[in-house]
Amino acid sequence: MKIKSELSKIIEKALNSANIKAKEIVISDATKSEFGDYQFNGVMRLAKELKRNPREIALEVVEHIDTTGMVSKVEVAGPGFINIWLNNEWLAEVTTDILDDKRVGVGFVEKPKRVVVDYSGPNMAKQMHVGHLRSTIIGDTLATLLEFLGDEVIRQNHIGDWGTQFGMLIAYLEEQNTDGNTQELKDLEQFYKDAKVRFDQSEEFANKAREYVVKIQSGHKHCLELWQSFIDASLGHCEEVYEKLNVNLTRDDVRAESFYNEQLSKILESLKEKNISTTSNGAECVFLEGDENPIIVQKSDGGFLYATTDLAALYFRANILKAKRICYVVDARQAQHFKQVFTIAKIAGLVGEDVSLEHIGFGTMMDKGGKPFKTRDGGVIKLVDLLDEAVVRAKDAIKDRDVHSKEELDAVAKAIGIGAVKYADLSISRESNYIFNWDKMLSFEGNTSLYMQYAYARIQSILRKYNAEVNGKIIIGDEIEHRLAVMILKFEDTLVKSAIEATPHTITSYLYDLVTVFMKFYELNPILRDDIEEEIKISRLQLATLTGAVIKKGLEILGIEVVDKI
RNA sequence: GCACUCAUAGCUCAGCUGGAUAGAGCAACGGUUUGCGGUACCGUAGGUCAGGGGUUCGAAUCCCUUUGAGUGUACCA
Repeated sequence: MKIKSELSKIIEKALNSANIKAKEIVISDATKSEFGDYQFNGVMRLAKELKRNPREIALEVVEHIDTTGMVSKVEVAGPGFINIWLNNEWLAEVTTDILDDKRVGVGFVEKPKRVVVDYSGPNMAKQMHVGHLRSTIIGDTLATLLEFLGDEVIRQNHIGDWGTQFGMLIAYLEEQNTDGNTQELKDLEQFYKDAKVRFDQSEEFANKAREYVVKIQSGHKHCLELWQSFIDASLGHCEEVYEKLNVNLTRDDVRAESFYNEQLSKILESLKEKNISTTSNGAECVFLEGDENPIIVQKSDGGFLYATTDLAALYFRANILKAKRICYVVDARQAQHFKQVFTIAKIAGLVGEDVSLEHIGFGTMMDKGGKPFKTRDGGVIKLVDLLDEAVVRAKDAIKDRDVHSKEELDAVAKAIGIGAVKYADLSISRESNYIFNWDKMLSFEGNTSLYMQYAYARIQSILRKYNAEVNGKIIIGDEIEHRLAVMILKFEDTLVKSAIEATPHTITSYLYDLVTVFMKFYELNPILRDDIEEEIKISRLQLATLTGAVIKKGLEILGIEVVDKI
C-alpha cells in the first residue's frame, strides 16, 4: 500500500478546497505515536510564502481533510504540524484484503524501467575474498528488489578476466599441465602465488608469460583455449560462493572485461574525433575541468586501461542493452573514477542524457580494531572460508533449540549462518565502513537476521498449534494492533524508498521495527488462549500470518531464508 | 599539495530532500511467566549529535571554518 502518496492526495484535496497552492506535499512518519501515524509539516513553509500564521492555515486545512475513509482523525499541533491518524476500519479492511496476496499488498512501480545492475565483479586471477562480499550481496539485493517492484533488471557480472596477469597464469597452467582442472585449481590464491614465484625466479618463464599475454590478445588459438579453461575453472569457484550465498548470478549474467576488448579502439576513436581526448606524454588523455590529473584512456604503449573498458561498458549498456538506469555496486574508494567516467560518457554522448548513471558505493569491512579485515598473518580472508565458518557457528548457536533431524539442522544452520553474515552487512548504511563481529551478528537480540527468523518461527509455531485453516477477517481491536497493521502496510513505501536510494538497510530497519511491534503485540494480546473469542482469535492469527508473510518477503528480497523451526 | 568521505550514548549503529523532548541494540541495574517458543517483553540509567561560527520561526540534518580519522590522486583494476 502506497500510504504516503494516498495521504498526499488527501492533503492536496484539502489544500485545494482551502484555496491554498502547494508545490509538493511531503508526508512523513510521525516521530512519536502520540503524534499519530503520519504527519504533514508543509504548512510552516507555506505560511512563509503566504505571509500568514501557520497555525491558522493548518486549522483551515484540517477542516477540509476527509476523515470518512482512510483517515480517522487529524489535529494541529505545535506551530503548525498536522498529525494524521489512520482509521481502524480502513486498516482492517485493507489488511484483510491482502491476506491472500503473494505480494503482501505491494504494488508495482508506475513507470517500469530497464535497469542494469553491475555487481560482484570478481577477479578471475584470484579467489573471492571478503572484499567481494558487499558488492555481491548489496547488488543482488538491489537487483531482486527492483525486479520485485516491476523494473526490468539486467544483472551484469563484470568479471576481471583480462590483463597481464593472465599471461603468467596460463603459462603456469600449461607448465603444470593441469588443463584447467578444478581439482588442481582448488586454491587459486596459492596458484597465483606459485605462478608469481616462478615468474620472479625464471627469466625464461617470465618471457613466456609476457609472450602469452600478447598471444591471448591477438587471438592465438592454443593460448585462448588455455585461458578459457582457466576462466571456466575460476568462475566455477565463484559459482560455488554464489550458491552458498544464495545469490542469483549465473553464467548468463557474466559480461567479462574481455567482452569489451574489440570495442575499445572505437571508443577511443570517438573520443579523438570529438576532441575530448588529447595526447599528453605519449598517452591519450581526457582532461576534465577541476581535475588536476587526466583520465588516461590509452597508455603510451598503446594498451588500454579500465577507464576505457568502463566507457565501452557504459556505451553497451545504454545503447545495446538500452538501460535507463545503470547502477555500479562498487567500493566507495572508486567514487572518483566513476564520477570521471560518467562525466566523459555523458559529454562524449556515449550514453543519453536521460540515462541515470549511479555509483552505488560502499564502505570497507573492518575488524574489531577498526583495521581492514584480514587473516592473522595479514592475508585476505577467503569468502568460502568465512561462509563455512558462519554455518558452523550458527549450528553451535542453535544446538539447544527445537528438535531437528540431521538434515534439518544442516539446512537451518545454513539459513541462519549465511543469513547472519548477509544481514549484518546489509543492515549497515552502505556508505560507511563497518566492523565485522561474529557474536553480534549471530545473536538472537537486536537488529539481526536471527531475531527476524526467530519471530518468524514463533509465528509458524502458533499456526501449527492452531492446526486448522485460518479463515476470517482482521479486526483492529486496540492500539498495538493498530500499530502492527500500519507497520504491515508500510512495507511498500519502505521498498520504494530502498529502491530509489539503493539502500538495503532501509529494509532491515523496517523489518526490525515491524518485528519489534509484533513482539509487543504477541506479549500483550494472547492468541490461542481458551477464553479468547473466536472472531478475535482469527483476527490475531491473521495479523500474525500477515506479519510472517512480510518478514518472509522482506528477507527474501535480501536473499535470506526463513525456517519454520529453529 | 589538491579532492572526496566520515565524526551521534562506554561499545556497535539508526536518524540527514531542516520540524516537536535526538532513537535502537549490546554492556550495567531492576522487573514480568498457570499465555501460544523467556534466545521474549517492560523499565531505569547513559548525549555539549567532534569544536566554533552562519542561514532559519526552527539545524544532528544546509553553508563556512578548525581539529581528528580515512580514502583517492598520469600510464594496475
